[in-house]
Amino acid sequence: MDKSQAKPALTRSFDLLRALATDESGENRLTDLARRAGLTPSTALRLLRGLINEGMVDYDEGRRQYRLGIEFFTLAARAGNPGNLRDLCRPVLLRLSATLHDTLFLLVRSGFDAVCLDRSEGPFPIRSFTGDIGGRVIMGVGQGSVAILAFLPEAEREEVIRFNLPRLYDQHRLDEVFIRGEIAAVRKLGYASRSSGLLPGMAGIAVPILDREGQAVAALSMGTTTERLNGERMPIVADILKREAETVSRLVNPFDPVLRRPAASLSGV
Amino acid sequence: MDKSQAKPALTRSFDLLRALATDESGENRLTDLARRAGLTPSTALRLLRGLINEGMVDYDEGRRQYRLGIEFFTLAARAGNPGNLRDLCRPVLLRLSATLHDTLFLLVRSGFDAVCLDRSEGPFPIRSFTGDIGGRVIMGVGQGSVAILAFLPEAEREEVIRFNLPRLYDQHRLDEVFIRGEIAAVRKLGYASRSSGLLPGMAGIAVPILDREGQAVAALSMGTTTERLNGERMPIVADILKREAETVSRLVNPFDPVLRRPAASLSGV
DNA sequence: AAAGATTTTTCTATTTTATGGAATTTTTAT
DNA sequence: ATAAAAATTCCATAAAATAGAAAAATCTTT
Repeated sequence: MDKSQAKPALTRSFDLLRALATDESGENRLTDLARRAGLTPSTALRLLRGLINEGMVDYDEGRRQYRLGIEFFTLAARAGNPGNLRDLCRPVLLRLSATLHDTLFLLVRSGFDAVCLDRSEGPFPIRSFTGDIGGRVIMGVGQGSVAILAFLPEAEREEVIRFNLPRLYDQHRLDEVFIRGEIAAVRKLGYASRSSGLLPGMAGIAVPILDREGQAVAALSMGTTTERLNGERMPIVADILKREAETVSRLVNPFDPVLRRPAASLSGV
Repeated sequence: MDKSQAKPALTRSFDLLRALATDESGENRLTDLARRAGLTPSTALRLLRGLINEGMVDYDEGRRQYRLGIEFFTLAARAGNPGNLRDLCRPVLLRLSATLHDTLFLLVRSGFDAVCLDRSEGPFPIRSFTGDIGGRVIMGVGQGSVAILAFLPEAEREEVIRFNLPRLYDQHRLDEVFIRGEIAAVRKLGYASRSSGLLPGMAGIAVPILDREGQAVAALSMGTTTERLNGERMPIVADILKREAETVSRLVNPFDPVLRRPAASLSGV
């Protein structure tokens, strides 16, 4: 007879933060948040005050609206994470979007999804699954996530595929044959590309960023329109992206502290 | 004899996150974090595992290093974005830095400071108080924060001035007469500018972004060198910035949900 | 402007979780 | 191989979190 609805305060606090982060209604009053996070109002209030104390949540007394605090943003933006992928890739993204005249994305894996860590806009408006920074996409959808998936260690890759197959089919009508075909193609070419993607008129090309074990930790991805990515341009862009991805790979923990050998490379793939 | 060392788990968890975010040593093993966050190893371990479950912290088993997780950055990317200001201003910043050939900043107020929400680099290297994204500056220092300060409601403005005067003097040798003079000038002109700033050789110009009550919520700021911002160019740039700021103002919650009237404007200031 | 409805906040007895130190295992350094 | 350090488990006790009731504040409607 365990009616334990008990969850540690930490979990519930992050439920609240996520409720704030994923909000699309613009309604973030106490009751809204309590409902969306599955808490009683009194519990939600106490936790929110704790979060406000930590600077993670701001409260607009006038309109009675809670929102994620600037402190949170500051903390992350200033995170002097050496080997921080986003900082390492920022100049690469800027340079590539300037020279290629297209939009560049940096994607990393997060569980069974890929998350957009950064993007740099080109002059042409595009649509993408990844969307803005922080945007998520199921691994298997879009060139970027496929590039990562293809270069995951086999056991992990299989786990991701098995978990994602139902939602890949439900949400995108992608089946196992298609996914495995894509992965095989990416592993052969060293890059992911489809001029006829799931978004009409949109095309993209992506390469993995590998860690020192040769496993994908992220992907460098370019999004553009179908007519801007013809058969002629594709291998050229692929080469440029590969080269940049290798540069980044070498910068991510340049030497393994144990093995003392340089990072893995995609050369010859 | 209250030796109460008790602190809620939430606080301690954020102590750990801050320890991770502000780390400069690159040493983030359990003991390091426990020491820096002021926790016992067993407490730190339990909390870190909770944070890992939430995706806020990643653990590299091989090297026994903790680091901030993707969820943390995902949440942070959604934070500090009142009214979607950052997203709304991103294209404006890109456009302006391209056409003006200078570096653009988006600043918002955070308590008694201003925080850099975004920036877009121009071709000329500049120095600024704001520094990088996430950087802070005392309200009253630099054109951007003064632009916000000048268009705060009077009571709030006075509160900020009173609080900040000691540190403005301690850190920057700015006294009350100077600050009040600046504010008066900004309110008269509608923009903040100093060709001879506190940073030798650096100049800047900033305009407030107003909410529907006519109160500053943010500032659009251009940073450049003294020789690039002469008396001739200044009013031109000011006009361009003002126009962009008004566009943004109108987009930030275009209609008040209660009053149903458009956002305030700086026209005629 | 008053009454009703909703939301926010306070309070508290009870349940649940968090705590740090001791003991144990694992890893690292010598 | 041995010692030292770090990571992890365990647990009795202390502390914090919980939900509900009730009060206060706020918003709605007339």
